[in-house]
Amino acid sequence: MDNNVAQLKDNGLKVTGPRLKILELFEARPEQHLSAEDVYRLLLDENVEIGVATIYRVLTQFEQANILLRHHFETGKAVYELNRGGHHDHIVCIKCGRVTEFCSEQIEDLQKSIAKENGYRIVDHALYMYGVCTECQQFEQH
Amino acid sequence: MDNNVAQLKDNGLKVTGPRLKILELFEARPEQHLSAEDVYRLLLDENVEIGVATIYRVLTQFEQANILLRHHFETGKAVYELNRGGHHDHIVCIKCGRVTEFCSEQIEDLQKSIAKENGYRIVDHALYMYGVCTECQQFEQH
DNA sequence: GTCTGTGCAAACGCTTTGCAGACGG
DNA sequence: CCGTCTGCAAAGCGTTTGCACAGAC
Repeated sequence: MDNNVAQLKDNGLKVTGPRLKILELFEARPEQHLSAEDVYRLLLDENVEIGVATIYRVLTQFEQANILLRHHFETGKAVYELNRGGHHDHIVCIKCGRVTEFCSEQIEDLQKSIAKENGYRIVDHALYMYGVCTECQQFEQH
Repeated sequence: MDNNVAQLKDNGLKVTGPRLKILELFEARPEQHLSAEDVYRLLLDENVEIGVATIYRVLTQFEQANILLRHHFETGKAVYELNRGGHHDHIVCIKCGRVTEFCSEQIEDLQKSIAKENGYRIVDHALYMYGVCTECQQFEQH
């Protein structure tokens, strides 16, 4: 847990209650993708009230420090996840919101060569698929 | 041009000035990606003033009618492009905003099999790459 | 003690909506 | 003429910001 303290200090961030709480929140759910509102609510559940402004500020700082990754799914709101190294892409269930991660070296390589062909130096990329997961398909009418 | 009239009628939309103007605007720039604000400004340049509310409504209707495609690049604002059939993906220049389109059957196929492996029925997908285009690279300092 | 971090509320940018009047079929 | 479409302004939503106070070091 002191790891977290070091991670903050390394990034020139003072070690404060809100920052630790938010960091712990993400580490407790390493696979989850949380919006600012999700963070606010989850902290409330633990009887920790942190102003939304602070949450937005901390999330932005964590993204800049590469502690978190930010995504914009088509929902209109930004979601964050813990940066566990290793790039991956996402499949989002449009019914239940479940997010499945995957990584395809082949796709990555194809992307690189396409970018090269078009003369771009790529700094970032995002591949999102939207669909219905196994579970939700069972509740669909035919 | 009467094609446009038919296209509107086919979708149960009355043929009105604003709708025709907006449709013509996109057809005059078939490769361009325009935000609601872009549409507003471009029409103003032609001395056509259409309220922003109407623009948003028309763009939404056109998207539902499959006349336009909507994208959310990381800029925070939605952009629309003419639906010319044939799926393609995008590379966006983070310096100048230029959008380059590409299509890779191989990537599409890989996506399909990944979705299948994970039990998803895919309804949509988006692949965006962000980088610096050839031209903008020339103005970078080393 | 100094300088950064926080909370609040107000402002923000993009988008949507309610309503009264205009217009297409 | 009826039903849809439009413009305006107000509201909506997620996010950002200004400011005074609190807290880390």
